[in-house]
Amino acid sequence: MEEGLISVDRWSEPSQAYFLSHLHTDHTKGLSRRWKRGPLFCSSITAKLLPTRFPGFNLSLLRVLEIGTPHSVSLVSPKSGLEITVQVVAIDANHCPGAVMYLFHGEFGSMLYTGDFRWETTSDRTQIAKAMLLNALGDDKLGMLYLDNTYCNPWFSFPPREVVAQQVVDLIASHPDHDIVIGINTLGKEDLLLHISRALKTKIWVWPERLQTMHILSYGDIFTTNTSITRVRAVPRESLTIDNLKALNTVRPTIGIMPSGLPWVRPANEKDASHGASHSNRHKRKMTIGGSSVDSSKVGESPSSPLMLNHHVYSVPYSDHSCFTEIREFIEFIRPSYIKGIVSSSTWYINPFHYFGNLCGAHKQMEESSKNIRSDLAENVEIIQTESSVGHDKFDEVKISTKVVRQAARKSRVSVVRRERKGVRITHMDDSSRTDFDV
DNA sequence: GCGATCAGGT
DNA sequence: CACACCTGATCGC
Repeated sequence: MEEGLISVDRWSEPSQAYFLSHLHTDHTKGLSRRWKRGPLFCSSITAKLLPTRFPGFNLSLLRVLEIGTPHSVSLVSPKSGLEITVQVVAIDANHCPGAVMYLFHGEFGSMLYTGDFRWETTSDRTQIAKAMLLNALGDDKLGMLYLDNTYCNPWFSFPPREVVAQQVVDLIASHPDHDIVIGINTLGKEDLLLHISRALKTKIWVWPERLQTMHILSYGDIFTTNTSITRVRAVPRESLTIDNLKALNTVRPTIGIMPSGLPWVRPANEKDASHGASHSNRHKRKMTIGGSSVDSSKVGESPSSPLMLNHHVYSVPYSDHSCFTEIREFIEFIRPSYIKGIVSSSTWYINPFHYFGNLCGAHKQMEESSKNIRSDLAENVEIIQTESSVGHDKFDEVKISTKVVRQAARKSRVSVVRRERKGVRITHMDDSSRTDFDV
């Protein structure tokens, strides 16, 4: 078996050093409590949280990287047997607690793996990350950028999380007699809950395992597992179903709030905004103004109004991934030679190079390898988008695009990979012109 | 019985 | 759709 050098968010093949960007399960597939393949580098918060996910994990394998501080890792070239040094810097990814990007320098040049990240230029944390990236890059030009391209499509547009957090506060305040349930995952959205807690001067209920996580993050006194002292509860997102909300409402008036970037697909063209929204019969849009709720299609589009999914559940565009314009700003700042998306399981995957190739140094780059059918699909999706750019509902476009994706998949005898592994692995670098980056 | 992987669900 | 999960079946050890 081929010996690898370093792996990022990849755990199934041998390497000499392993890097974990954050503790969401789609980045830890293959990692287990019995891990013994090699040293695992991560941020200090991730290191503190890791034993809760993997009890009994061999802590002597953990290597904590301080944010912004360069660290040298000595490795042995699998081919030549010579010692080689790789420099790595962890940078705050502003995604979930402990999440970092990794910037590597080596004989292969430089590469940046963003993990999942949010690039809110209005946020202090992003400004600090920006300064650290500049500092770590020095005069070097970035070679390969492995990018969180989750929302790398102009359809995706949402405001900074601070803005949305205040909307959630307003939404809760406009329902003074309601219980509130907010759908969250095992890690992430803590800042939203802290904002709510501060603004409304209330503790927030979480389930017991989540309270343990909050304690590790030093938020212990804001959260509780006692239902009787607060009307605001954060619950596992999968439990926030219409049926559950109906059941809860037989006991006490309750609204659900779903923080997510996902339903917030918007036309790239602002002129189409109200058109697209009013044509959508899948969702009703509501805005709360002074405590009374009005249909926003009558008062014009706010780019950030809570979206009413049904009688009891609101969706708010609180996203831990960068939206399209933020991705663009990030790439304009970083100016890499090459880009590859690390999220490719999505049926609406678009090769980031499609939109941002002109911002890259190496112009004729990488047409994605033909074995990756999703890059072909991206082309199809784009064609549909331009063909139907006049007078069509964007939600229909999404459906058509998906259909095209499926058809293309069927035609090409290649099955669409449902579970796409994330992460990258560098297999060798003795010859810098032929370094293999395995995505 | 455990881990890894996969199919299927929200 | 699938953000980031979860459950349950199957296979190999």
